[in-house]
Amino acid sequence: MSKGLPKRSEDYSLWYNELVKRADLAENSPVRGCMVIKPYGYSIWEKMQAELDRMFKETGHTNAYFPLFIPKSYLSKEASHVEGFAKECAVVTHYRLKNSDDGRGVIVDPEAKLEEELIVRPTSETVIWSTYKNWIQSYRDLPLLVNQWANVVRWEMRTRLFLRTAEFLWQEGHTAHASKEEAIEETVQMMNVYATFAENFMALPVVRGIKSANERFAGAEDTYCIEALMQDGKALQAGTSHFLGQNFAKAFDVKFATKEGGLEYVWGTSWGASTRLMGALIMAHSDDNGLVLPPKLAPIQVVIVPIYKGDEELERISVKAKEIMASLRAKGISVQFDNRDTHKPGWKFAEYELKGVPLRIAMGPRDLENNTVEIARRDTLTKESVNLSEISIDKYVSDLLEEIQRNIFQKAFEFRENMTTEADTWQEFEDLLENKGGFVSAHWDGTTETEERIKELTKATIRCIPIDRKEESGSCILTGKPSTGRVLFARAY
RNA sequence: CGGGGUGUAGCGUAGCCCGGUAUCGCGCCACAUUUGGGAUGUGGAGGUCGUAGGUUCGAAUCCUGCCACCCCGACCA
Repeated sequence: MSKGLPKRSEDYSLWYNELVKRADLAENSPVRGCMVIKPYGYSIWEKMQAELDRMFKETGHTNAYFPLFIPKSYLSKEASHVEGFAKECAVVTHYRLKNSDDGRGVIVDPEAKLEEELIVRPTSETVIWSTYKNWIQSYRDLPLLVNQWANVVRWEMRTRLFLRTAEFLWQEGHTAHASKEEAIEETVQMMNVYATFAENFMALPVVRGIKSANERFAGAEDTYCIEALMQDGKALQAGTSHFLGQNFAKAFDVKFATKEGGLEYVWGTSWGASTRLMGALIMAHSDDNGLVLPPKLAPIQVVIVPIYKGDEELERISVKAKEIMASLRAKGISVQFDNRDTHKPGWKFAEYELKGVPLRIAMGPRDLENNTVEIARRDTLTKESVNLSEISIDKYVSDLLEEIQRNIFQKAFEFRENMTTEADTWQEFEDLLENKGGFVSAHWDGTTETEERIKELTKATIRCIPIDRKEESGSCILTGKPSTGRVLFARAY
């Protein structure tokens, strides 16, 4: 383990890449564009999964699993859907290998060509809707509220750990409804679930909004999203929820008998959040010393580091440490007592800071004597000595963890507020994007042409049309044409 | 996929222009002294120099193909 992380101010993306590796979150794999998620990183993902899964169940969804492979013909049944994904699909063409003639390895057996090629799912709408056709006959079968946890593959050119990998893990919810209103309600509900999760668990403030036509999911009528801002001023889409209209129902002929005896196409939604959330989590809070994790997602919330000379002293400290550990655990706090003799305390301090453990409790002979412990916060990097006879440690720690959770959110929130700026002239707009970054709130004439032109000129895209934006007449930042409200622009991941 | 760069021990590197089998630091192993912010000393292990060819008496070094990674463009959760 070498010392020192690159500085964010000097090279943000180098800092990110190094942090992901050094903090043991993930590493590159032998397969291009794919990553190995290491145990520590995966623990964080598991915590995210657990909470999201709970929220999905709470809103009436159940989990199921659909196949990894999609027949090629399925993908092309919904026109804009294929168009959106065709360029990044992995295709299975054969089902067998054989020994090569020179005996030096195996080759694809040309005899074993698949009659219909299979696509490795880039998303599952098509298989799922082809299945829903059989599941749905009547209004009594609706709504159908299904989620799946899965991996998907999108053959990306440029990849980055967690932010954009060829294979990634995610969940995709797919629901079917009897009415348009209900489907839209579902879409909005799931966007809100994501927003609540991001804010309450990831301590990540997000903007809820609707995507412009340009940024919309391939095959959707409307895409709702949550957008977050990273410390380098770039935006990151943290979750999306799509109102699919009747597009997939029509493509896969999914109709239901209405109460009134009619036959109608069902209304669909789909929504997803991926391991990209890990990237958002890392980039939103961490600093030059390493990861900063919100307590609610930290695999280890508290680490106890003993400081001692000799076995006898370690023994005495251990007794006390184990007492504390037991009382914290009783309160549902995850604690680790690091009594390894192979590393010195200073080394451990640096290590746990790198890994973002929210609280560190250090105990040495002096503490033993005074009945104190030293408590260090990861978020503020401050330390204090507390007297165990004056406080109850479990309450003290759990309050502090809550305080850290709040503080991390607050810091990110203030950052975003400071980094969201209104622009009313083109010059201001360009200047903000170039020199300040963050969200730029500006008027837009609503056309795709203008959006694309702005993207060409500034590399900024419309992140979303905020749900809660106020009606305000103005004129488009580029064309000067009339507009009824501001949208958020930013350069994005 | 286009333009640029890099690839040498687990990690980071020197050597490459000017061919002669590889430098240094971290890490690793052993022992000793250490332990309140990444300890110190001594000894030791570890490399077909990304890969496949070519040139040469001889290639980390020169040439060609391929692969991977990084930066910049086009695409995306």
